[in-house]
Amino acid sequence: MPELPDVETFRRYLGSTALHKTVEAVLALDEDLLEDVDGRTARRILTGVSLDEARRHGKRLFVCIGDRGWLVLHFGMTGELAYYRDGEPPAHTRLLLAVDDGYHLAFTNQRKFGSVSMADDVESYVARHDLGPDALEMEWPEFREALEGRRGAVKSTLMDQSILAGVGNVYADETCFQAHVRPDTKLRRLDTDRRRSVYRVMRRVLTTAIDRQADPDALPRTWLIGHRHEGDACPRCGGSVARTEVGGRSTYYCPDCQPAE
DNA sequence: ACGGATGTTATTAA
DNA sequence: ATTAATAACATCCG
Repeated sequence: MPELPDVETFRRYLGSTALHKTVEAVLALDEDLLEDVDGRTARRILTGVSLDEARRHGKRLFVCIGDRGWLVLHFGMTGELAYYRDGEPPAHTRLLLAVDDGYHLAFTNQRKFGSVSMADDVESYVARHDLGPDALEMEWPEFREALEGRRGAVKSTLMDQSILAGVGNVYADETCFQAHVRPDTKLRRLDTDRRRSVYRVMRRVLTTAIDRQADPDALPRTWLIGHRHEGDACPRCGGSVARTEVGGRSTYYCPDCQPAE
């Protein structure tokens, strides 16, 4: 689930909940997900901090903790945030912060593909993890240059976090669908106009998804999302959705709306 | 019961 | 040297 629009939704959620609160205690910390620091250090760093600012780069959420740097949350395939007052923590809570209004902020991660880490600043984290520019921060010329010389499939390139950060499997398929490009099309087969079309569609897909809070039920019915099953009716032409693999990932597309090059 | 699953990364291949 | 493809990671769901 958590691709750029989902993480942006988490960022805004954090902004209306725990942001500007003070962490009174770290109630749980799953060290399996911790990177860069050990558990004892992380607890010490986080206790007593105020959550000053929330930023996003690609699929990562950065929370500024004053002069102690940044808390970095990576959601992996199954991460979520939950803010609640009473009761048990949600299932698979990996980090649980008690804040000074009596609420709790839980970071859950069912499949442990996510991570919790600390960074001195956003830029150093981004560099250390070899992340490209955020997909929504890229202007067309930067996007065009980033794709220059690429030979792989258009979908694989969109998903390559070192080229641009934020697009995952689902939104890569959605972008290809709305751009009428088959996901396995080699980039060298796309001229500048087609690349610009992919760029514009990608932006529209991501911003629209953010507007709908990345809620699959709130996304337009004309989108491929919600029809990610072989044989589903294409929401555009009524044809049959096909499944294949591109770069080892499940890929859905409409053979009629996305003709082979 | 087994195959898949929206993530990244290390390794291998080209 | 770059770039691309593959396997592996942990766990749950259908």
